[in-house]
Amino acid sequence: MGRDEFIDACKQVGLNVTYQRIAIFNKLMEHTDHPSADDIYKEVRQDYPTISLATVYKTLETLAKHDLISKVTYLHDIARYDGTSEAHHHLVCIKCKKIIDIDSNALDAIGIPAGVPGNFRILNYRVQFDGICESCESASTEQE
Amino acid sequence: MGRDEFIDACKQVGLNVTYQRIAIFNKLMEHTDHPSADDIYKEVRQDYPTISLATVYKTLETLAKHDLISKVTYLHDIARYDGTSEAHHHLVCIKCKKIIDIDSNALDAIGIPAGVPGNFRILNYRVQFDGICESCESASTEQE
DNA sequence: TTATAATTAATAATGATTATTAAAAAAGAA
DNA sequence: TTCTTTTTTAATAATCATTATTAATTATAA
Repeated sequence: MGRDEFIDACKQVGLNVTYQRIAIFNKLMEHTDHPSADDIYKEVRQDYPTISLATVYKTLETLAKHDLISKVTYLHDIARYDGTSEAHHHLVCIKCKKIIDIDSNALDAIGIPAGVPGNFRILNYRVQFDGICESCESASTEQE
Repeated sequence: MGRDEFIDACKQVGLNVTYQRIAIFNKLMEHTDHPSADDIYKEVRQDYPTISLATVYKTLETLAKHDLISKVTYLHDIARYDGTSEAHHHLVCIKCKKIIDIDSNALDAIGIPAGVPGNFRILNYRVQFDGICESCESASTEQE
């Protein structure tokens, strides 16, 4: 998404188009390496020295909430442990952050596809399915 | 892994077998929902009121380091953002935590396999490949 | 313009995690 | 066993990412 598209997208979701939002979005788009809020802050501050780190955090979360960008590590707030050390696959509820194991031969058989750089030694992989669990689903339909 | 296997495994990796380690491991194994350190702490404290939260953290990290258990959310320390909101796949360096996008039609075509509970509304999925990137690889071979 | 709502900047507060350190427990040697 | 050394634990302080607060600023609507 380019700058103009971003501006349109902000308007569509009802966000005011501010200099800060554009600057933060632009810096994020310049990256291919999935930066942290602090990374973005340090860069944006070059052009805009009075911006606050809290603004960067808030803006990134706001943009993610409206699906203009995304958070790669949305389960990052608390460390979660697993009794087994073997790589396997998970179902994650995006509402309550419940994590459920998936046992699937089909997923174990994926292997390493084309499109994966060769200069990277891959140790294992895991598939994460994001969705809404039964109890969160029924909790939300009760509201209607 | 059961209790006895755990004790053997500790010995194999050179960790002393302590009451605390057994208690923490047992509680973790009772869970299917991938608890946090604090969850484990609250439960272990029922049986062992003098245990410290820091001990639980340290023990979980120690066990994970020796591959007796694992951390589901090992990228959890800092939130990382992505300029696009479309689900896609990633390569993650387990050393420097670099995240690289993978564009793969094969991965996009996986779909939802058998083994995934039906009472869960899946919104999307992503495959994460864990490994060692080129620069971390060459940095470690320099040591030899 | 004027009023109202949204956003920002600065800073304080929170909360998860880690570091520190002294005491306790375990392991090894005599 | 007893002494010595190393590892582990408990308690607590410190750190650091993130969020909340609040007053000032900016944008929008009337």
